[in-house]
Amino acid sequence: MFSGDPPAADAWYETVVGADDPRVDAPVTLRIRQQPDGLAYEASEEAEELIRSMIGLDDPLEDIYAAMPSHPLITAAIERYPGLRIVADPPVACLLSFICSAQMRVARTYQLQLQIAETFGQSWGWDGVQLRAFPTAERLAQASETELRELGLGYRAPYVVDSAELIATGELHPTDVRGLPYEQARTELTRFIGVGEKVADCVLLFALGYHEAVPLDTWMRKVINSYLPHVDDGSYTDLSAGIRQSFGGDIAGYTQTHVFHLLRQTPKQDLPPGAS
DNA sequence: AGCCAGGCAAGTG
DNA sequence: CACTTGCATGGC
Repeated sequence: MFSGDPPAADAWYETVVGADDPRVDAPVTLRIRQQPDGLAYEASEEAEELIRSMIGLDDPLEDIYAAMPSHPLITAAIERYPGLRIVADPPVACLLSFICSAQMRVARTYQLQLQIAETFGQSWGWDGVQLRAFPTAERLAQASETELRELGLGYRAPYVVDSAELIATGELHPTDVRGLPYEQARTELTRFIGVGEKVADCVLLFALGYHEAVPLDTWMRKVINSYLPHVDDGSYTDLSAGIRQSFGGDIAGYTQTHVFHLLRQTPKQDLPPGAS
């Protein structure tokens, strides 16, 4: 764990899913956590279905694990994080958040989201708790680059404003790509400002249900170099196709997320030995 | 004091 | 298309 990281699975995670999310008509405030005897949640509305959808509870984990290749690193990741799911985040918040994540540490990106919500998001009170939703695209499109730089976004500030504007004007929306073939959907998402192929992969995987997506960040590139030297290292497109093949095709994103967490939370000497 | 972080846009060849 | 450079900021 790192200082500033999001709450652990056994701590309460609190959030507001806004009315700009296709799954709800009005904002739903909820908190959720893992307990020894199962999942616990409290919500401002009936939210069983929403939560199941948001945390991938109905994904067929046994089939998914069965489809993962038997590689020492993958096996170790499954044993370490059995039950880990891919979330289905609200698409707009996911897109704008991952724009902020470029060349930034996970913990700091998470803290930035809290600040963006605190500064621009709508406040929702529920059960003695006051929470702020991630702001709508309309609100962020009205923010100034300077305001966002003051939060520490650096050069990403104009990217967020410009992409929020694309959404707010109706010119382009992350959910527009639903139904497109994977690589076509990825290319389409790069029309957003500040969205390259890596961030596009994150949105496809963590918001739009493309479980074959494998975001090629610095961690996954290390994995390829250390454990999968046979994967063709050319363009992002080629490397992406190679690692998706090596990680189980349709469910490669599930493999990626298990491996990603194993790498981030395991001292190097405790990882399986590399190939080369 | 560098080096790096869930990269991207813009410019050049 | 492939490759290079500049870019904000904070933690170690």
